[in-house]
Amino acid sequence: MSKDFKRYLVTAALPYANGPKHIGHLAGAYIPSDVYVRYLRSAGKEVVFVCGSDEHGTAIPNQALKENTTAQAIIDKYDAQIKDCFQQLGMSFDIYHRTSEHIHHETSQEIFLNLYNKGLLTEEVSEQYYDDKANVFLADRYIVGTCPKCANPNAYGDQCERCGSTLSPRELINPTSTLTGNAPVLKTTKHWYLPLQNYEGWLTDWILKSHKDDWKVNVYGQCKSWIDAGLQPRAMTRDLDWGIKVPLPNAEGKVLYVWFDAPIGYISATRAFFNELEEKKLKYATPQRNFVNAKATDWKHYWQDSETKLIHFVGKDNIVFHCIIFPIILKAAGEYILPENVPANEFMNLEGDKMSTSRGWSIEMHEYLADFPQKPDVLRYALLTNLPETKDSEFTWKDFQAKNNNELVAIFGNFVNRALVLTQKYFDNKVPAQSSLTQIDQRVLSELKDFPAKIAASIDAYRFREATASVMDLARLGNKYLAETEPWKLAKTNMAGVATILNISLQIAANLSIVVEPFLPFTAVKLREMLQFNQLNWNEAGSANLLVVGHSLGASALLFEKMEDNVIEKQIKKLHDSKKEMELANQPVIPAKVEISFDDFSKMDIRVGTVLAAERVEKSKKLLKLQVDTGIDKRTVMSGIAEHFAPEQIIGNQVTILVNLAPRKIMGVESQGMILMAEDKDGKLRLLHPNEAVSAGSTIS
RNA sequence: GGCGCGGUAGCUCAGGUGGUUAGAGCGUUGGAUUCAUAACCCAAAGGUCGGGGGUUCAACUCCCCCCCGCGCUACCA
Repeated sequence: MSKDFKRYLVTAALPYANGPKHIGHLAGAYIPSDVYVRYLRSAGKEVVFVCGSDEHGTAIPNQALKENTTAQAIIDKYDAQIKDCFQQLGMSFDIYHRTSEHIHHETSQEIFLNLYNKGLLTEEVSEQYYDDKANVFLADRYIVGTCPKCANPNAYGDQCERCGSTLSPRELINPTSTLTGNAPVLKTTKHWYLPLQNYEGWLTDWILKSHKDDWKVNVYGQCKSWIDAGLQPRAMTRDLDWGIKVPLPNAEGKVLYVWFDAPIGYISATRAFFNELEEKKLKYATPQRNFVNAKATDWKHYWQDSETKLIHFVGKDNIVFHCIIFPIILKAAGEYILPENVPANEFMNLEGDKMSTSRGWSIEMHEYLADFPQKPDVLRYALLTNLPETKDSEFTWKDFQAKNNNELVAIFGNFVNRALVLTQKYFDNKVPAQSSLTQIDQRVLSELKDFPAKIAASIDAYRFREATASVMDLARLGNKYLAETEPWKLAKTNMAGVATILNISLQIAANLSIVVEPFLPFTAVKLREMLQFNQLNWNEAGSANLLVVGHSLGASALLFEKMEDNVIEKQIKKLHDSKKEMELANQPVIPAKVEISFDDFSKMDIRVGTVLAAERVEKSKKLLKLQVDTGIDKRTVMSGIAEHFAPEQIIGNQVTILVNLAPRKIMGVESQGMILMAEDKDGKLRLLHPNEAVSAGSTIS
């Protein structure tokens, strides 16, 4: 199972450059991948670590509209911001590339043509909505209209948020384009599809059989769910003017589907990396180790040699693309290796709620860095100790403070400080010599020896939380050792003993500087400076002779500082404030519908009715079956409100009912009319009733 | 409703293939200590392992049913 690989290629999910990224993204993919790669480098492995901005897709030009600028300006802005934050957080990419770069367009088109020429893509013509004022085909999300199921006038082309139905734009009544407010027209269009279903057998063998034991259960389970449900052909092209042109004749106005090109971005980035190394002109490349005599063609070793271990780090929302669609593309293209593992993390929640930039409930990378300058490692640590490795996890500011004060300051920083201060005090800041070893000394040295392998085993198994805890345990070992041996007391009687203790303590500190590096790289640098120790070789960690006797140490400084309550309270307040702000800003501005005549209106017979009975509908999560007294009659109405009201809650209530809507059968029951609801901005439904009770059947006009 | 992943100490989380008194960190309480950013070190308290059945000599760990959370999916005229 665990094959020994010659080299590693590690990818971190390409962040979508339509906005800032938050700490949930860091916890999902970036921090774990960086730890993994730094460890591999320290262990002397051949590794390339790639990432970059994902800059195509409909949402980019859309964000441009929102910010009243161009798509190019959007990607330039967010690419720069994200890249800068990653750099400040110590993400050690060998290259941070961009999918807008020419080489990526070339690579993507090459692979597309490869599939096309082999006849692996199918061509289909369909009718889709087109906005002839904006001259664009409309993505489902950008069409609104009346929901055919619940009559919600603001249903989206892919989904009605009131009743939750999955829709296609063609089902909407009175569709309008959200871009111009115009009614879109149907226009035929041709697209190229990847028949995913042809690969079901192969996926079953590759994932369900051969990776049953080494992939994480959450990842495996999701893949199984998709494969079992049966795969469908998926369009690999879109009608859009932003993206990578479809490299075929008569394909004007068509670009590659963003999820086709984005993962190929890993390949492009690798190619760009070796190109830049060969040309010795580094634009995007930031090589983190020595690449001797690198040639442009070396990228092939990383993508086409079975001795390379390819690992994709992603969040759980990306599993299907990295485990199903991209591998199918690679497999179909031929010559490429497949990911050995996709250790996807789940989501990180924040203070009891889902993280969301658009709802203002998040900690954005750039904001953290602005508020906590020089503290990237504190965030790395707080995230590492609470990564959502097996299930969704939770970040709280209080926990962040506790991790800083009780662990980084009190255990790690404190141990290092104690060892250094004692050495200054008793040995003029020079590493003293070991003499005869007591039992305690020997026990501590033997425990020290086991740490690197233990930490490495956790990292190899993608158990970064456990690995982080082990690093902290090494600092604990140091503290315990000092408490047990009490060199400050021994100094009165036995300086040789004190020398031994401090030598060993300093060796532990030197070891810490090596093993902590993948996790807290900035701390490692500071620590090495204090120790005047330059080595960073994992294979030598565990040794008790890292620092030679007589070696002069540098000036000591505090590695971490305590964080006061008011700092944390300020952040919590900021979080709640930004949520409120976004709630106001997000007030949906839904364009008024097309003008109607009074006659149109008066066709509707709306009345006040009284709910006589209500019951849940078997096998339905959303439906309630209501008996309503309309004044005219007592009738049955099916209503999709079960998730908002308990039956007993609405019995006896007066409601607004459209009585002359044509009856329809729902779940086998004839529904006669429709209950009208007000939908709050959070999606909650409220009954509409008169401010004072009126007799049943009162008309509304 | 179907499928997937979860529900373990106050909090955040670990617990391959079932087996002695269920673990860690933080928090709490008590003790010890003063080299250190009142930090460290030791100890204790604290859990009917979501609920109920079953298989087994033995289940947190396997099977069935139910409840709750999250995600996907369906019904929602």
